[in-house]
Amino acid sequence: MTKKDVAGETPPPRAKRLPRAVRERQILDAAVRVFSERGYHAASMDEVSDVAGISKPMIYAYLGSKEELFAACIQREATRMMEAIGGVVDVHLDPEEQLWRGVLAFFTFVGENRDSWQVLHRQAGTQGAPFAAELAEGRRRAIAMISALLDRAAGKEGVGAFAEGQTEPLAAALTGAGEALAEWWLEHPEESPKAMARRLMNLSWMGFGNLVLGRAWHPDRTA
Amino acid sequence: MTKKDVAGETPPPRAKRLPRAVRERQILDAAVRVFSERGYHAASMDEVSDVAGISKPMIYAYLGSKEELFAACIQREATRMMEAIGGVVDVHLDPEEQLWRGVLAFFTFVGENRDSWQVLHRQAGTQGAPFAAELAEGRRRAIAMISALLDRAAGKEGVGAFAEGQTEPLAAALTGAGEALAEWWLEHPEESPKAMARRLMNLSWMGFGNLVLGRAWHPDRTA
DNA sequence: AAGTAGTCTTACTCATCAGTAGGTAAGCCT
DNA sequence: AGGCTTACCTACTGATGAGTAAGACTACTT
Repeated sequence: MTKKDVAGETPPPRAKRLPRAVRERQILDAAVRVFSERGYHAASMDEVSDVAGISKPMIYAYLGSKEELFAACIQREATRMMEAIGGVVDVHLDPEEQLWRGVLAFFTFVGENRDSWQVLHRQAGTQGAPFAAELAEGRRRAIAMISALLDRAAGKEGVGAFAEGQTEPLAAALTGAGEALAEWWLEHPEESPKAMARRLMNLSWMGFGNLVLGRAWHPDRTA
Repeated sequence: MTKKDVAGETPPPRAKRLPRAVRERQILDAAVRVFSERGYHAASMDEVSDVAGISKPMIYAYLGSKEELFAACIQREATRMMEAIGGVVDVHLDPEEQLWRGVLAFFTFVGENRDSWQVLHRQAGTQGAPFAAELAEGRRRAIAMISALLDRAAGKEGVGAFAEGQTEPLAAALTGAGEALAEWWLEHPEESPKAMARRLMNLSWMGFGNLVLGRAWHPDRTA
């Protein structure tokens, strides 16, 4: 046995004749686990069915093909995450406070849902068109959200000029930094979500803070 | 034909009886292309052999198994990239100047080697242990390099305190931001490497700049 | 009790590759 | 010329894994 058994802990209780909705949840839970562990291609439907404690044809009956199953995973997890973050952001608040809350919610979610995170971050991005599209859509929404926030921050400070068409790449960079920090976190699990969030704020906000005030960095400024 | 043909432009000239070293280069070139296009698992050795204009057994004879071939790709491209960046960084320079040069070299390399970048960034990270290790090693070196640079920057400003054990995650975040910007760049190819590099500097250095001066962001600072 | 709708299984088919066996032929030495 | 090495090929094997056919069991109707 070269491959580790993904199940192991929870030997499928093989409960009988459960309603469809319940089975679908079980299947999705299993699929997220297996996909996150093995990656899309290396994951087999047989293993998903094993972990879910159900036979393979049921998966095809309920969720369709492997592609459709994976897409369903992405969508469910992306929605869960966006809801977790969206839930704490209040448009009437200070942009800085909003960013802090969002970032904190992000790290809290990742800390509590490693598998979801793996599926979204590592797997979805690297597979063919259908998922990349699905994922890109979610990321685009996140970036748009942050980008709008930065625009508002810039506007509030009365220095909106720098921002025209510039906040989007910066928002992209910020999400990238967040993803990288989440990655780093996997190897330093002793850190709290709050500590991680603070790191990202220090990197980004103190940087953005200066940009917002019109203090930009440029090449030939060097001493 | 559902799959796009990865070759297409360059119909393999089928030159005959070339020396081994040349063939190996051709095979690696083809492999990088196919892996970057399809991803590790979806790429088939048959397609690599097609694109390389050589038969499959030659690949096995020269480069070994599929895993070994992929590992060889990663190593070659990672080395090329590290050399491109390392070549412009001079330890005697100002940290800020060093960072600027490194960042610029990074975007220049990515701009000129999209395929290499795809293989390194998207594919290598998501496959099993052997490659993740190979890749993590490269990334670790990059992060260590940046981390050391930040330490020096902090020391130079006489505010080394904040930096103890703190620069590594920040360096990780910086590389993540760089990767995300490179990704964003793929959809906005009209941007110059210099413009991309400046974006990253604005985000990171202006942020780091404050940190270095002991001006850190913290949660309950909010207005 | 008999129909029927929904749950669930075993046991296949069939395509796709990784990897190889066993060979041909071209250049390069004497 | 004849041998020897290296480049190169066609044509297989064997495993894995997506997807399905065909039916069995259960429980809820009427």
